[in-house]
Amino acid sequence: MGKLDINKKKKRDSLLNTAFGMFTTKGVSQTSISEIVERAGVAKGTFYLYFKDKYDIKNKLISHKSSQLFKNAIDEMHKHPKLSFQDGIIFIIDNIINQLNDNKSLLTFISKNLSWGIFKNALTSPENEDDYNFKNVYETMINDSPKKLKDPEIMLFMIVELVSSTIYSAILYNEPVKLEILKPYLYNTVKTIITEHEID
Amino acid sequence: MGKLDINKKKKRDSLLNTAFGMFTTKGVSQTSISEIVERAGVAKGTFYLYFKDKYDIKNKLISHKSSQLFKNAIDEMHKHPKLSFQDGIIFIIDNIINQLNDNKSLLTFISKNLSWGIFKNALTSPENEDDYNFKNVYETMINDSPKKLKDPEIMLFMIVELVSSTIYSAILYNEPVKLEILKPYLYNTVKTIITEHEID
Amino acid sequence: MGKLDINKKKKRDSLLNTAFGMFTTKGVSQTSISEIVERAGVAKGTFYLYFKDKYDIKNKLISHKSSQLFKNAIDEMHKHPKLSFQDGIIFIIDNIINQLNDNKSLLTFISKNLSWGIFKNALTSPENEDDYNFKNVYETMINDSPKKLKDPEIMLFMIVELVSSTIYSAILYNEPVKLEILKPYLYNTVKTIITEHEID
Amino acid sequence: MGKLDINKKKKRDSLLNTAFGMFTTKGVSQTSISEIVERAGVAKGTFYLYFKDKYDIKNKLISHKSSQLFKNAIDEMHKHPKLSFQDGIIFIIDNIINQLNDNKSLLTFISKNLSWGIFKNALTSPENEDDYNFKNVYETMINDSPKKLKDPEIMLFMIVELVSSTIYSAILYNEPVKLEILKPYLYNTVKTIITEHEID
DNA sequence: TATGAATGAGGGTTCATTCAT
DNA sequence: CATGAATGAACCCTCATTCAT
Repeated sequence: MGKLDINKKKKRDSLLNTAFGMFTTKGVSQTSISEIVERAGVAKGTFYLYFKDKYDIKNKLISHKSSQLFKNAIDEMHKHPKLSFQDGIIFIIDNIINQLNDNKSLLTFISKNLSWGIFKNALTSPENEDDYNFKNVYETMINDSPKKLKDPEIMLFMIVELVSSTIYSAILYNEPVKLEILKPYLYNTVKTIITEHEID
Repeated sequence: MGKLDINKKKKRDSLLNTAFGMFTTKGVSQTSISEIVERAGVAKGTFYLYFKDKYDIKNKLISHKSSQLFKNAIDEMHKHPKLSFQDGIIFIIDNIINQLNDNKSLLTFISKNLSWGIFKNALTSPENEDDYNFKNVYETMINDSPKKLKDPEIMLFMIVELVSSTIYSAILYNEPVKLEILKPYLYNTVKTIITEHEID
Repeated sequence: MGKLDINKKKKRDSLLNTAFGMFTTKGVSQTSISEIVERAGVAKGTFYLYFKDKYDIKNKLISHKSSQLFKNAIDEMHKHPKLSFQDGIIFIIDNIINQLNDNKSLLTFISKNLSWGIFKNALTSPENEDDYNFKNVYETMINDSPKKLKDPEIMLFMIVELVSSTIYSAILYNEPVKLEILKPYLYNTVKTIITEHEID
Repeated sequence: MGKLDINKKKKRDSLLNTAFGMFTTKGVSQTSISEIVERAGVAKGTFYLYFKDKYDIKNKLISHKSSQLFKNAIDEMHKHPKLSFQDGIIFIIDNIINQLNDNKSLLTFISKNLSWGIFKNALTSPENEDDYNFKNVYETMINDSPKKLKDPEIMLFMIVELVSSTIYSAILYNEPVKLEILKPYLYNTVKTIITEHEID
């Protein structure tokens, strides 16, 4: 990679990082491109060399950040082989929840902007070369399990939606209860959902 | 109510109705106050006599509209006495889901702007005199049931979050499956959540 | 006219006058709305209360200014009754040429932006109440003349185009000769054009 | 011409051709240098190696294209020797009008950007080696004619201005009449102008 | 000669809010 | 109470031009 390419990546990264910082602090709609470039220390025109508009950079961030959450969780899970399918799922969920609990601004950003569509896309067609294809991991986990599953996609969908919408309120506002209290209820429910989808 | 008061209410209602129409059609951020007042047929300044800003009118609409969803559902439920607690909850959920399925723009509007905080507030401190206090209804249902519940608020929270986040994607995008297919899975899960919270 | 209406007219007129000054000095494309409002002493938003964009104000100015040229010329002509048709036309042309010779910036502005379409429209559908309908004047002149004309519109078109395109260069650049030298040739040619269109 | 020189000429020609295409299609002010270089397949900086700015390339195009119009007309005229002076002028005019009628975008481009100054310059100091010096041709025509002319430059000026301004409107908008109807009137007037300038 | 990433001034336009009427 | 003309900050985006490579 030449000196020029390195410089290009620097600018682009600076914009991404700055935008992420502002999106998580002030929200997407309250963040202007003017402010992003100012804080990133690049000229206004430079923004448009790399991104089409604010929503382009937002989507690229969402995809990348949620991919990374899963990547971290899966990397960690692989250090504990021999987990059952159910325990594997719970492990991943717990790991991601903990990451988000430690990074509340990331939680806000993702919750407010994630839809099942973007999410699925992010996990199956990672943009960045070091992102994972979670779908493959999920399928491997299912195949490695002795028990078979009915409608694994619906199951995943219900789990993802249940988890993401409940933890948002618990982590950020301790509503209706704080996270540590919610967790056992939540994992219990997740396990029930999985059990229901298992074919004997 | 004097003639003047009636006229006042007229302007305010006109603003509310117009704003609701535009919020559901074009989204909140794409709707300007200028456009609301123009279509409502009142002067710009008049808006500020009744609402602080765009977000004030938005929140008032959210509260009112979600209260009405529950009111409709509960009114309908009362026509079927003798429902068990579990069946009552499912009845309400199903009724609300059907209302939203018939009114997709309302679904979009509410989903994009509802938080557990606003929601709880809307159901316990109804703004409008003909809105209900759902909390009372819920407690009555619990008390009327022979079985006792552990942590009914957490349970309600989990149910509300699960339902609201899953149906959004199913109704609007048929993702991961369309509503009719999702429903049995969803109601099954809801029943499991309730069962888990029952004290023997 | 109320105080408010007077104030409104003041703002609008201020914008028109300022824009005219800048269009004639720097040309339309080199003039920005930002600069117009700044010099007119009004806020940027005010511009958009009265005009759609720069081309809206430009066309309104062109129409009005060319109407006024004709109005002045015709008013002056009416002080000399008994002129023959040919002499009347020459009188009007000469008067307008002199007005433009005295106001070179107006000449530049009109020449660069006038098309036969806009011109015809300006003279037949005056925007301003004190502008004239030149078409009526022209027809009256024709009817009052003992000689009849073949294709009076084509004739007028040729005269207008010949005169307007030649004087531009003569007045502003003395090219190919200065105005006073061009005039006799020009009027001679105009008279010939008229003569050619007369029916014996 | 070396290989390098040929390559140089290629880039320059590519820029000229692309610019011409865009100027005639979208107009000068709507065409950006960025777009020209992109379509021409050269780098941004390269543009500035050959042209000062957009107006430089525009003027060079105007000169060249109007020279070519005359060159074509004169070449064609030379195939018909023995034409009288008057008929020769009419022949050239008619030929150029027909070229422009067949190429309306060229007409628009030239009309909107031609001034007598640029025009005279283009015809007397051709930039390109294969362009003509029309002035010489004109003078030869005059000298070959038995009749002598008074003020031939003014005469030419009047003819050029009359023709160019009238055909623009007739060809593009059929205003006030379409070209074929205008032609006889126009050529009649041109002949009258010439006759008037002849010295008996 | 040739490149094209970077610049940043400047463009047009919108709109929440105010306040004299 | 009601009006709506006026404001002007802030927005997004374009583009001619430069300069290190």
